[in-house]
Amino acid sequence: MVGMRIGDVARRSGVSARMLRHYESLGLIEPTGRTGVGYREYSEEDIRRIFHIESLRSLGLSLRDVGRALDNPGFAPAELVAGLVRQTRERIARETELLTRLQRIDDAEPGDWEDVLQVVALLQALGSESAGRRQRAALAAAGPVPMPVDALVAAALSEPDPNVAGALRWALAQAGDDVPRRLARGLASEDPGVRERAVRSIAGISTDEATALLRDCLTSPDVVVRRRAALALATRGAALGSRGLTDVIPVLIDMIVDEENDVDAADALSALAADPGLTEHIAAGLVTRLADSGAGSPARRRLTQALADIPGGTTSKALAALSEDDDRGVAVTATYLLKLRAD
Amino acid sequence: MVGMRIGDVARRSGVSARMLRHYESLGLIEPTGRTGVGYREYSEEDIRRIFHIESLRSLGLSLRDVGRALDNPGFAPAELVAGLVRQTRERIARETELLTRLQRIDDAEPGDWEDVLQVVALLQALGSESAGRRQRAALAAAGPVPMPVDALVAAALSEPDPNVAGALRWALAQAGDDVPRRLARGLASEDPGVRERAVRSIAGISTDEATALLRDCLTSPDVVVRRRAALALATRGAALGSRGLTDVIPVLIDMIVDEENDVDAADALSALAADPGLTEHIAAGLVTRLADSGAGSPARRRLTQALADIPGGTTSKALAALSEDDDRGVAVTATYLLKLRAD
DNA sequence: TTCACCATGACGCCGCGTAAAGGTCA
DNA sequence: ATGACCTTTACGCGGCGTCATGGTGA
Repeated sequence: MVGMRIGDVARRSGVSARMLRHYESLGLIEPTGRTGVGYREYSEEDIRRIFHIESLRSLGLSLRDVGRALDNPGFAPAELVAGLVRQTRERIARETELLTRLQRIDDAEPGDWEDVLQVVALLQALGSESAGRRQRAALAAAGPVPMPVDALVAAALSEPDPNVAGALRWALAQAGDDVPRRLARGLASEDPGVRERAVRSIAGISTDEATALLRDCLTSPDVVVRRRAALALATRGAALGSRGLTDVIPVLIDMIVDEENDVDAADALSALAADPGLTEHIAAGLVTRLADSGAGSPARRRLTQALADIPGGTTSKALAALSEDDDRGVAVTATYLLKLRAD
Repeated sequence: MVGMRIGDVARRSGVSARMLRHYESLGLIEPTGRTGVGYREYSEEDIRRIFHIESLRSLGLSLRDVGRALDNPGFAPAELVAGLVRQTRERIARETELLTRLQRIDDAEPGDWEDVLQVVALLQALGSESAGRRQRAALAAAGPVPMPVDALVAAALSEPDPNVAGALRWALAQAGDDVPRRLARGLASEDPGVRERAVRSIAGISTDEATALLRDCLTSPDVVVRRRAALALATRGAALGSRGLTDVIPVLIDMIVDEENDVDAADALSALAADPGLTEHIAAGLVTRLADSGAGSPARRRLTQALADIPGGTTSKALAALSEDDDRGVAVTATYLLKLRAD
């Protein structure tokens, strides 16, 4: 075999004849010989060189860099490769970000390009640094804009500003059906802040699905999640019935003991106590906790206060007993509350 | 404000004057007016249009597509957006693959571009469809080639062909120091095949680190992993001492009972029994298991056979008892073995 | 003669930066 | 008069495909 012509080489190497000539014009290869009439003749050595070029190109080197790499023996690869790694990472990051944006556009099911533009603007505003812009975007999202639900969910799960977060929760409450399911994924986040925002957002939705999720939250290992869920469930009592609410009561009582949103918790308990099926249960729970709390602890006074709003015999008896409590504050409070009840 | 000139617009929109003129030449915008001397004058409406163009461009639309989208009201976005999503995904996949290749090149710490070319060729061959090419690559990797250890590890963890897998394990055994640690990640894989290949590869390495990992494998929930580790540990007995080997014994006995590599397991036990600190322990283990095994089960015969190779008094006594076993096969075997021992 | 192949040279694509050569405004 | 603007026209980059025009070989 004297030498291959350019077509053979193109077929064997997968590099088009056009590119073989182009490589030559850049000085990357030079066929070993030419026939009498000027046809290029490539040797096996040339073929190897071509494969080397293709190898380096497959790493993303430009043709210029391939030339430098193959010609200068002193040209060390370490830095160039490190640079390629960095650039590739950056490209992947950019493309990934683009992909989520595109998916959210798709998610919003825009009817025309006007819709697309609105969604893009919305996404941009939701990702803005300025709380004001985020706020306006959240309010707009509650309107008749085609809405990328996932983007709203993501925003609600990561929004630090309480006002904006409120607007986002409201927007989510107006939005489609499987919002609760998407929010629920935030409950499993590693970030406690995300978990709290997830439960608060679910609490803002009043569908049965949201209620069911909140009930699941009562067994969460995250105390913040449990308590948020309990408060939310208490306010939708009517829809649940006494049976579904018994699990809420101990969580609310814990909140009073730990002085975490204790006022809200006490209000919630008093509201629940309007349900005759729960009154005695709640009163008994509070009384038990009073007995368990260490003498002189401030928790006992808060529990006593909470008891005041619970009707029924158990409460009256407990208050009577407490009016002679060792803790002076508790005794005074109980006495006072008893007097109020007598009127 | 009568109208902004191109420089103002460029500053406000972030689009260079050059591109504003380019957009115009493509028919994307047309400034509302011109001054007497021909300066472009942009209206607020024009500005909005420019932002719209930029919005669509930010999604990856070509300038041509932007034009189509903004001009034809009937041009629905759904398909185009879906296409962009697909293309973006493909690009990310390609870039990701490139990134791992680059990282592996980097990992091999090539001194010059010759090294890089060798590594590229090696990676290509390791990823080849042809088992023959993979085999040759694995053999080459054991040589003086600059080696991307991660690539070898990945190949060893996913190699279906047993011959190639063997060559890869051998190459890994010659390779750098933290190979065992990298292989160990395969132990946590979801794929049982990967787990098995991981433990077999670790078993091919005789450093202390590998031995320690194998010892951890004895408590793996994956029975295949446990057994592979036990076999491997048994053959490196000397380095471990009696204390480190006691955990191996029950695993090997299980293998005999379950007829999984039972011959290898029995050989391993007999080799271990050469250690006087283990002899009685092994014999006792086998005898206990014999007692536990249901009468007439084939496992009893295999256990009896295994017992034959264990020296010491416990074995002799056990064989004597077994020679009157209810199971005819067991009794015959035991009698025969006893006779052999007597010689 | 036909057909497959070779040669060189040139244009287009896409999204821009940059520059040249000249006019306008405060 | 200076300097900051504006105008149009054109080239270059990178990595090719493609086409035109003409010659070669079996």
